[in-house]
Amino acid sequence: MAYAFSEYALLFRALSDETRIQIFSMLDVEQERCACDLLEKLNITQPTLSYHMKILTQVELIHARKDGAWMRYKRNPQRVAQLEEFLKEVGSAL
Amino acid sequence: MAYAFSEYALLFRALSDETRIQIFSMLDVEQERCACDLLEKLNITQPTLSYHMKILTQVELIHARKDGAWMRYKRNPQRVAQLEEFLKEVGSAL
DNA sequence: AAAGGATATTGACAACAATCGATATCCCCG
DNA sequence: CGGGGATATCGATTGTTGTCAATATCCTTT
Repeated sequence: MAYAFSEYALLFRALSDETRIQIFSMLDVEQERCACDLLEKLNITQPTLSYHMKILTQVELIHARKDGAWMRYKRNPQRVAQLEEFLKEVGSAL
Repeated sequence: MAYAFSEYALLFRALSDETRIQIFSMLDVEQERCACDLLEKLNITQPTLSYHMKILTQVELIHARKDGAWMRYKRNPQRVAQLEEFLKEVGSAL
């Protein structure tokens, strides 16, 4: 196992909220998407979106880039791969 | 996507606690392990273990079997595979 | 039937999470 | 430099989580 349990716990926790999973699945690896765009599709207020984006960004499941007044987001495939690997390791007789 | 976001949220939530990840990784797919054994290795009380096992069992990440006075647990590889698949789907340009 | 071991449930509590309205900050454009 | 749009932060509130001690339940063995 490359990382500590506590690190995986944080990653899984970031995905343990329905809204965040939805956000996460709306993002792409290549094509960036701005917060305003996400906000339109989701039934939450702007502060709540900002809160969720912070959580996803902090654990680096997504990448955030400031572009003038806008924030642009995309998925971080490395983190997803890390989770997959963890599940694979645990999934086979560890 | 085979299942709803809310279902994945519950699965990830079950793995969002360090103790539960530890428990999960202590279990095997084939070889069962009893609660008393887990309790010995973990720094928690018996009710707390029971609480965590319930959460893991409810989302079917593990399989629980009553064997006389003992509870025997093993991992459910199907659920792990389901999570892997989700991450794979999301990880590639969905 | 009673004793004792293994697990589950209950009740209480402190810590944390998700949400919102209000407000602050930051950035562009005129 | 001032107005307005985009995002962040703050403060408050409500609901959820993890933990334990105490107790209940269930099972085995005598």
